[in-house]
Order: sequence, then structure tokens, then C-alpha cells
Amino acid sequence: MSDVAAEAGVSPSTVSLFLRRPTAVSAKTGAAIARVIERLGYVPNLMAGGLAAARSRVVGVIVPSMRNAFFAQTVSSLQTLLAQHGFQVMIASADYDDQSELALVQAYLSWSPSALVLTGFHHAVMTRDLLHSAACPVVEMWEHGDHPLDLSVGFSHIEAGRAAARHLVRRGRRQLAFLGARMQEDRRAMQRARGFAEEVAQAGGTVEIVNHPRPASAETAAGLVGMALAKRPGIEGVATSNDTLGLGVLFECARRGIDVPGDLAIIGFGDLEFSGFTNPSLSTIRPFGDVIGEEIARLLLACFETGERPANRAVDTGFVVVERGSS
Amino acid sequence: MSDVAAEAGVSPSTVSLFLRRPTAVSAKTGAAIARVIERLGYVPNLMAGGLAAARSRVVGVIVPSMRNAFFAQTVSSLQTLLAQHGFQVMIASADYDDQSELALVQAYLSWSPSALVLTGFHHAVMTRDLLHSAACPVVEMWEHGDHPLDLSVGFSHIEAGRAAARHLVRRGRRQLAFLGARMQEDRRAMQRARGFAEEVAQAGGTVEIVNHPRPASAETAAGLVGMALAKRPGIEGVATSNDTLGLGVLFECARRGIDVPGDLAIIGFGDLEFSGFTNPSLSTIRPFGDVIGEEIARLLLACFETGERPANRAVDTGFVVVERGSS
DNA sequence: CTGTTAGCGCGTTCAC
DNA sequence: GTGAACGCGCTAACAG
Repeated sequence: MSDVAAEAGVSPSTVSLFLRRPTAVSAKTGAAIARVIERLGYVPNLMAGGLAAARSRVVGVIVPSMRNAFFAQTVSSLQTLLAQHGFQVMIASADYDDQSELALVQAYLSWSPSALVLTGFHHAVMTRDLLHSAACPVVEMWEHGDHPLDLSVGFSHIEAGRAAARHLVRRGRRQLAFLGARMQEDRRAMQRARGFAEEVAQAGGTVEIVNHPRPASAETAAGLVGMALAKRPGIEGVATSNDTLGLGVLFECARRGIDVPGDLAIIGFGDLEFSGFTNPSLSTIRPFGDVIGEEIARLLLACFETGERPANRAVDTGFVVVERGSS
Repeated sequence: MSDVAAEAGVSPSTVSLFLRRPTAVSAKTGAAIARVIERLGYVPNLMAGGLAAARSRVVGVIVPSMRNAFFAQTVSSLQTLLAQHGFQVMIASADYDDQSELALVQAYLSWSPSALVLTGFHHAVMTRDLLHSAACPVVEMWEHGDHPLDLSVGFSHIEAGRAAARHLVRRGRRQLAFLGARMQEDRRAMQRARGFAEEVAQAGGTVEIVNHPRPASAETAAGLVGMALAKRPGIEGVATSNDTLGLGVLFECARRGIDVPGDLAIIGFGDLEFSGFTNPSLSTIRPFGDVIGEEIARLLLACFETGERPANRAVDTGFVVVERGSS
């Protein structure tokens, strides 16, 4: 920076000022500085800047899994929007583990981030404490509830589960099941299962929640179909914890000669890229992952403007039931 | 840190030393420091550390797209392994754009990272210059070639394309096509297409490369099948640029009453989680994305030990042809 | 094995 | 609108 200043014939602090608030410097000086920066290929040292300012233009994001298409959408749109305003997004995966999440929060905090974005409302006690006393806004995403730490952007998984149930009931199905993968770890999937079961019970149907401990895959799905059929031979409809599982159920039904939706109606979750094009096409619930990212970016950028830690605020991004051939 | 030092009755630099090389401090002093750190909940300021040391324990990773399951595997395993050794992985997506990649490299460089991991060998000229003069090792992943910047870990996409062609030819197919999505941007897919075409030509078959400008989806696949059939009605086998597309082709064939593999043999790429469970199961090429991540971690950790920028070294992680029902 | 001494490159007052 | 002084929290020699 002092090289730039020397070349431009000004002092380093003028260069610094120009970099942070270009309008606070005279147009002529600014242009001269910009020219030198370009010519010298000067890149500011963000660590020095962050150290001096006691905060960095980093936004730390923690997702439960990198291999999940849902969060990929959110992270992708969030990153694009924040990058446009000069914020760096750091992404890490907690692998559905509270202690990993804690470690990541500590790691992020040591970068004096501008904001922290976590997935869901559930955290280890120590994590909550750290976040409470954090100097930056905290966003909890992909869930919706009344008491976010600061900000939350997402939707109610209980309601999503209920909606899936209502859809199947409306289609005349009463003997239902919720098929889930890795629900012992995936709290949001578990909430959908709960909502589903509650709604079915209210509608006077029967319901079975079946979990497979391994991650969702077509293989897992085959196992789940077997289990569900063993428990309830007369099953008429199933909801799955995501569309990958739904796809697997679709294939397993084809293999077993079960007619979809005649014998069995299926509704998935997530509306993945293939869901509209399976045969029959897969009914599902679309969660608007990209909107979650956009909304987070919008809220955070507003915070950064004012410089204050925001008041509690929960944004419901909702979801829609996508009715297709499988139900 | 001085608080910790005061509490422990030592000087700040002893605390610093303990944090960086615990064995360089006497066991008794170390234990005392550790206790105070725990009690005070001290978290080191990594920016200050990075500034003083002129490098941070950050590894910057740039992938072409967050929404791609292949890279998710690599990033996931890479992050897990590096985190175990106290390195933070920062992930960003360049969205298949050279200029975005350049901007990301600049952003990362300003963090004085311990290493940079990019995808592929193709970069903007200015990016190459920056990387050349970078103070840290640079890894180019997901491709294999003779002249990496420093390190490369991946496999040859030309060979992968050739292997797909050989597989179909061995199955008695001669009139072939390569169906790709977004290949104008995805250089690796384009290389597979090239390898495929070369091999088919050598085997005396006919070949057509069909590209769809939009990203891979079942919808894209339907369009591609139509285009391929229009150009070559007698087509006997296709390779797709990835399994999502392969899945779409499978569905489209079912819809059109084309028997797979009787009328048309299909081989995909990627071996995604659903590929083994479609109906018929999808033949494909498995790239070992997680191994790429592990290998990168191994090489980088070795570099960090020695502290030197590594000599040119290209690791070929290979791939395997997975022969299933669709071919 | 421990403490002392100098910065790392910049942001942030405050004068001018 | 611009510059000087100071310090952010830590690391890296070195001396002890």
C-alpha cells in the first residue's frame, strides 16, 4: 500500500481511505490511485485490514453436508450475491455433528467474520453461548421458528410434512408411511416425519415412520420399501425424506411390479433436477433453496450497512407442493 | 493471549510457542497454559497470527460449480482431512467463468493461504501469472496432464471418453453419439467427448457429438435424445457427459419405447448414488472424487511439513468403467 | 526452555 | 481532502 501511495504521490492513509470510501477522496486523487493500483497489480492484505478493523469481510457458512443438493443451491446464490459486495464466503461442513459444528464456529470466530450462517436451530450448548456473545450477526437457515438467535431464513419442516400428508389424504390414501434416511442425524427430516404423522393421525389414517440409518440412496430406498411393506402390507401412500429416496422407491416399485400411483402414491421432498422427469414424474415439495440464499444475503447486507447486530427476525421462505404423476 | 500468559504466569511468547509447537514447551508449563486457555475460553486471532507469520492456515479451493456432486465428494474429503491438521478450507465457486476464477484467486491470495486448489488446467493468462508468483503450492485437480503448475491430482478425461467408446464398441455398437450438457463451458466434458469421438473413429464407427447449452437435467436429456435421433436415426449407443443426463436418457427411452440396452446402449459418467439402481442400472465411469480429495490432502500436508513449494508432480487417480444393465 | 524485541500491513483517530 | 501517529494480536528471530 505504501508503494501505491508513493507512486501516486499521496500518503498510505489516503490510499486506504480511497479503498474503503472512494467518494471521500477527491476525484483526481482517486483516479490517480486507481491507476497505480491497476498498474502495480496491488492486492490489499485482508488479514492486515481485518486485524486493524477488528473484523474481516468474511461470512462463515456451516452446512450439515456438502453432498446435499439443497444446501448447494443456497450456498451458491448466497455466495454470488455476497461476492458482489466484496464479501468472501467460507463454507464448511459439520457432517451432521454438533461437536464439529462447535469446532467450526470457533474456527470462524477467530477470523472475526462479518456474519455467521448456520443450518438449523439445534446447536450444542457451548455453541449457543459462543454465538450469543459473538460480535457478528448470526443466521440460522433452512428452518423456521419463533426464537432465532438473531436472524433466521427458512421454512417449517413440520408444515412441510403436514402438507405431504394432506396431499396424500386428498388423493384418497389412508394407510401411509414416511420413509426416511439418516433421520437420527437429520433433524429437519425428522420434523417432516413428525408433521406427516400428526396430520395423518388427525385425518384418521394409519401411519408408520421408517428410518434407514444410512444416507439416502436408491439402495437405501429399496430397503425401506421392504421394511414398510413388511410392517404394513396394505400401504397406499408414502412420503420420503427427499427425492433421491423417492427416486429409489419409484425404481423399487417398478422392480416389484407395484403400480405407481395406482397401488402406491409417492411424494418426495426437494424437487431435485430429475424429479420432474422420472416415469411417472415424482410429486414433491419444493423448498426454494436459492431464495433462502438470496434472502440471507439481503438481510446481511442490510445489517452491514447499519453496522448493528439485528433484532430477532424470522423470515419464512415457504415451500410448495408440486403435484405430479407419482401421486 | 497476554491474559492467558498472565494467568499462567508466563510470557505471551511462551503461550504462542505452546500453541504452535506444544512439545517445545516443558510439560508442566504446557499443562498450565492449556488449563488457562480452557478456563478463559481463549480463541487465537488467526488474522493476527496470519499477519505476523505472513501466511495463514487456510487452503483456498475453487470449484467450477457448487451444484455438482462430483466436486462435493472431493471437497468433503479434502476438508475433513485438512481440518484434522488444523487447516481451514475456504470453498468458492467460479461458475465456469475464467474471470470469476481470477477474482477468486486474487481474493484468496490476499489471505496468504497455505495452498490453493483449483479445478482443471485452464486458467486466464493473468490467473496463471498470479499463481506462478504465488508464495504457496498450487494444486490443479480433476484433470491429469504433463505440466501442472505445481501439483495435479486427477485423471485424463480424454482417456475416460476413449474408455466409454471402447466399452460400447466391445458391446457391438458402431453408430454412436456423445450427448453433453453445457460443454461449451465444461472443458472436461468436452475432453471426454473428444476422446470418445477419436476412439470411435479409430474403431471404424460413426460418431456424433451433440451439445445442449443448458446444465444437465432430465429435461436437457430429452432434448438431446431428440436431436441425436434426428441426426442419426440408426444410433446404437450413446455416452453422456454425466449420469444425470444418463438418467434422463433412460427415462426418455422408456417414454419413446426405445429398448435399453437392446435398441440403444447407454453409458454415463460419474457413478452417482442412484446410478446402480435405475432400471436398467446405468453403466458409467467412476472417477473416485473422494480419492482426489484424499490425495490432495496427503500431498499438501507433506508440503507443509517441508515448507517448500513442491516440484512438478502429477498424480493420476484413474477411473473405472462400471458395466451395468444399460449397456 | 523461556522472555525480549521488532515488526507484519493496514484502519482509525485526530490534527492540519 | 489529506497526513502522522498509534496500535490491532500475534510470530519470529534472538538472547538469556
